[in-house]
Amino acid sequence: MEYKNNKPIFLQIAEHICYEILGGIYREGERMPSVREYAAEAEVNANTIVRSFDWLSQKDIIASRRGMGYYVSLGAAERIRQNMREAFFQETLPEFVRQMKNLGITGEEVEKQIKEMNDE
Amino acid sequence: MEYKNNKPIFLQIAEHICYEILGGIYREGERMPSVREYAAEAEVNANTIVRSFDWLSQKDIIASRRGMGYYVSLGAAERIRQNMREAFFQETLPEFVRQMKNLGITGEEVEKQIKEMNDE
Amino acid sequence: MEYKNNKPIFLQIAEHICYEILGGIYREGERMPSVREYAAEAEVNANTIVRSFDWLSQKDIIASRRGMGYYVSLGAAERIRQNMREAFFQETLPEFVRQMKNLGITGEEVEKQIKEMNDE
Amino acid sequence: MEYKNNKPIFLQIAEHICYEILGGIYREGERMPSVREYAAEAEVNANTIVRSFDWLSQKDIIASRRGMGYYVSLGAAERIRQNMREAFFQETLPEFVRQMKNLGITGEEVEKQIKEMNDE
DNA sequence: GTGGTCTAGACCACG
DNA sequence: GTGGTCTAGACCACC
Repeated sequence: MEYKNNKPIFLQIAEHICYEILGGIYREGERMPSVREYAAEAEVNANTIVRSFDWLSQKDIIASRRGMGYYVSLGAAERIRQNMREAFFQETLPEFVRQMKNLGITGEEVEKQIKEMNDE
Repeated sequence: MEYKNNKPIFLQIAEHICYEILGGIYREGERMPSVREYAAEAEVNANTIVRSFDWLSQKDIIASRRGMGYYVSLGAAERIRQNMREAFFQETLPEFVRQMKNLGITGEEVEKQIKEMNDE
Repeated sequence: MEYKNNKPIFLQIAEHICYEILGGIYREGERMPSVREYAAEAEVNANTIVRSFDWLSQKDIIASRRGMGYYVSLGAAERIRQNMREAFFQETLPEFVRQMKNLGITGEEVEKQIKEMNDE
Repeated sequence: MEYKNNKPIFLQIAEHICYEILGGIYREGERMPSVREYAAEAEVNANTIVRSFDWLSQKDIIASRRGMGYYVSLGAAERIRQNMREAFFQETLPEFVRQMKNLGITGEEVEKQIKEMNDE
């Protein structure tokens, strides 16, 4: 896994875990890999994983059971989907439109570009 | 001017200046406000403006003339437009599409949402 | 280390680091001393080192990894060598020749002088 | 006339005047253009010329006569030539050789490059 | 008056 | 502990 420099690694990992949950790699109610396992896999410091897990806990996506590790919460997938849709429509999309306006880019241009991306 | 917390102030200012150049507020070949003037206007420390100006200099958008201030470089507007369009099509757009796919959001939904945004 | 007065300290340090990389003191992929360590060693303010490192980053000679320090980029030594050779042949050498011509100094004189320098 | 950014303008102008004296444009004992004339010609602030003239005065290359302007000193050309030769052999040349060594550039390479420069 | 550099110190996010 | 940012203020060279 590679990390971008403009975003905290622990957030990138948290987001990645969300996609893993959405993709069924970790299922609701099941146990997550231990912090140290995940740290080894992600090739980062264990503290970084702690922060990722902590962040996910605050979002009710996973939950810790003392001494037993972290477990995927019930309803996690649906909650993730809701959060992401909300973020998309309230942040990503408005910013996207703002940039289009500022740069004078039309919807047609965007559609054309998307088609080209798909062709590659 | 208000500053967001997730991005360095000096970068937000630099970007803002780019938009001012695109908007014709500062024209090519003309002199920029002095560092201290701009610092007062933007309500930040002069060193912060120095950093913004320095960043813009490295992008060939403005250039300093010894003891006389900073001047907008020739071709700055076009260069800004190119840089921004490139960033839009190579970073923003692919990321936008990636999110749409991941969240199962269709083009129709996006269009509908944009119309609602315009109505407000 | 001693600093000349006609050139910013942060640039002298950056250049010095380049020579250290060329000399194998810092190798590609390896971690640089921390900003504070280097500041102590160079006996300057940490911010000055930040600027040197920042300058080197923009030249793709080193790169920062969040919270872990700066690392020498791959290909850094070769890139430095290229940059320096280019600067030598496109700036230093023409200026050198220009001065020779203006002062009526011949190649023989130069060679003779170099030999004397070596003898000392 | 164009000015480089890494050297004070007043020094560039002073040096330029030296070459003008060496080239016989201003002859020993003759009057220099007035500060304002020269400022207009060089397209810089008059104070800048004042500094250039002042610098040349300290080197005994020109001298002011109260209310009458600046005159080229007797022996100026010879003095300039001496100063420049000294600077060349004590500063430029050692620095040039130092760079050659650091970059592993041989005398043959330099000669070859000089020939190419002449061919253009 | 202009920018340029350096210092000092604080605070923050990150790992 | 790491870098990153911002502030504050000083001093300098230059125009």
